Amino acid sequence: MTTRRDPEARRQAIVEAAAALITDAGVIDLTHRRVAERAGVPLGATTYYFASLDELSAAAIELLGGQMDAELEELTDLVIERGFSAAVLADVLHEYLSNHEQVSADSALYFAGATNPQLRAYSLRWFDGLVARLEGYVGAEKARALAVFVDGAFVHAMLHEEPLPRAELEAAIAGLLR
Amino acid sequence: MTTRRDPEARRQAIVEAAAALITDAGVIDLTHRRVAERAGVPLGATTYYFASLDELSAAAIELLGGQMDAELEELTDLVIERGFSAAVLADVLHEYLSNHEQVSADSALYFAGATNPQLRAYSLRWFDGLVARLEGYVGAEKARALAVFVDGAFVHAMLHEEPLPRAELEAAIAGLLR
Amino acid sequence: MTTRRDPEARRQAIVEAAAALITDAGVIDLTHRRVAERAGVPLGATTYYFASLDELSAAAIELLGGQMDAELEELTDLVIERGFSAAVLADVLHEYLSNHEQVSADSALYFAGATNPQLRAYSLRWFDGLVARLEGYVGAEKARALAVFVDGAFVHAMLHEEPLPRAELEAAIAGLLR
Amino acid sequence: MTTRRDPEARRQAIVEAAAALITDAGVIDLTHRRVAERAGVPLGATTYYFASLDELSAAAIELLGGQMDAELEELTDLVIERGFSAAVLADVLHEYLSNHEQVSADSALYFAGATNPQLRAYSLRWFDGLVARLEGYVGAEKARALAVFVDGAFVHAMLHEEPLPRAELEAAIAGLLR
DNA sequence: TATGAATGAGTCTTCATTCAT
DNA sequence: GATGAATGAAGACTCATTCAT
Repeated sequence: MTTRRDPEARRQAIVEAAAALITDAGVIDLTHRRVAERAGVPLGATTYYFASLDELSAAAIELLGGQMDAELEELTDLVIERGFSAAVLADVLHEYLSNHEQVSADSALYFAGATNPQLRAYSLRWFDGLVARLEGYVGAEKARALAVFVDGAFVHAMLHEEPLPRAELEAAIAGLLR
Repeated sequence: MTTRRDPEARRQAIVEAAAALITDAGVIDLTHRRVAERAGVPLGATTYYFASLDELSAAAIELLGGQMDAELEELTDLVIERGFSAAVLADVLHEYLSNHEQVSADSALYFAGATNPQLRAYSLRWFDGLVARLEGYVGAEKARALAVFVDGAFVHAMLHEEPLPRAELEAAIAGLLR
Repeated sequence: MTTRRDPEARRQAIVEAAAALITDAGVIDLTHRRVAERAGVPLGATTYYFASLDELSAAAIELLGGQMDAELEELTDLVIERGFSAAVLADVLHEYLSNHEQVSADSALYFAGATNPQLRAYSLRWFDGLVARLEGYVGAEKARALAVFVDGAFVHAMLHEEPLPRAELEAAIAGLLR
Repeated sequence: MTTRRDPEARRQAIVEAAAALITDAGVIDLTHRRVAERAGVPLGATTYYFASLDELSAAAIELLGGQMDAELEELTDLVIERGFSAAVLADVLHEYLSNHEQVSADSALYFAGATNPQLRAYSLRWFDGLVARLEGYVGAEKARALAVFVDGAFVHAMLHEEPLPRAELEAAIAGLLR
């Protein structure tokens, strides 16, 4: 899986394996052995590159955090590209929420923040980033209301394994924007 | 902590300790040892009263589920009592979300459902119950939109450790109801 | 299963349940709980009637030993009744060995004696009893040889789950008697 | 007992300790702790080298099975070397049965097969191997009769802690061969 | 007399971590 | 630099036995 003599790649492979386990299981229940197996590296490598399991876990979370940021970036870029409106917001949100696998992966980190104070920063980063991106268009108050609704829709999609209908999303967003 | 020879009380104490750990840790990461220590009973008691940790865990979740139902009941009763309106909804919601301890306890179970399929039923029960109670007043579609927003506000309060301002809640709710 | 207020019957039921477990499992791996469940008595009864599990186990073995004696008695009576001869011996032995369930039950105790010195007396009792019953007809030496062969045939039937053919048994017995 | 950093030797030591416990106790009632103590290794070593107790047990049984095969091989070679006859068979059998320690070790596995279906294959292998080796000399039927008698003599020696007299063995064998 | 509550010892197993090689 | 051997702590679970009732 990883070439010998490429420590950085190996380290990366380990972190990615850990991140994959976190999003898969939806829980942060890592063990050195599971990470090693998933990454296709020997057990010793996981302890060689990371002083402790916590450190490895932190690196994996950092990776997921970056992915979440990128995700948000991408979505807001889409909105800007298509022109800001309730309809476009609903479209983009619905598209995103329809990708259950993606929602599931993102939620692992997001919900972990709900219970694990260490991870709260990541969840807040998402919320704050969303508000920051929205407030240029609608002001701080409506931006917060929208972000809250989006989070609710996110939770809803996660739990129901499918999003609210696009039309309902648009109606609600329109209501919040008025 | 518990009187000797009062099996029902002892069983109850164990379940309550487990539930407390779940809401405290926000995670369902129970161990017999932790439950025993929390309940102030010997280790053996936890295995004597529950055939497996899963069974103990299930009993604790059931307890929390009942509490969550009661919570919802109480809140909707309050709304009805005061008269259904955006202002009243915002009041009741804000009061509830201001009680961080309560929010924290409820969220443990709610968010657990996001990652643990076994617990999803509890999360859905809350959402569906809320929708059912709202739709008599506003129709199914608006009920769903409101419930989604309430969930978002719930997540928000959990993460920020304080709710959105009452006024913002009311404005958003009013928008969704229009 | 057992009437209240009949201590002797209850004691008996417990011993019988233990004996049944021993012959079923083929191993002496008793627990109070299993015996209690099998006997349909409360857990406490098993410790009330027997000071320890060893004592209960001993009582069960004693019961099985008695059954083994009765078995041997019955078989030799059959031989005497039909007239002592290689053919009759082969008939009776073959009939007995064909009853796999019976063989299986008897073997539990017999083989246990092979490895557990405490139980050796029971196994020896069977062998010695058989020799004693045979030697009036054929003398001590042939009686021993026959008993050895019978034990071999017993082991064989146990392992193969069916006896040697009747004809082979008769031929062998005839050879040993000559 | 074992050098550090010699995994193969350590693994071997653990298996041998397990096999010794099986033959000693005559029962397959292994525990990690007992094996570890017997082998002079820490508890963790027994679980490190074998994924489960069953796996460890299987390895020990395999070892004993091989020893049993070798035993049979050796005995039949002796018979062939000295020339096949009732006298030689009796000699070799008597010599073997006189070695109580050896008989005891072999019987552990053999009798275990009587009660544990998983181990039956080993017991049958012995019997079938013996028959196969004899039938070239005396035909299948007499080979089976002899093997049955040998098994009986084996059980007898095990239980009485000494074999039948050599002369009686020869007389019986001669009878079966006629 | 009879029983179920009670508990600590012991079982298998997993695993983070250390360290010899 | 890298890795697999090594180990003890901790986890879930079972149970003989004790004992209050």
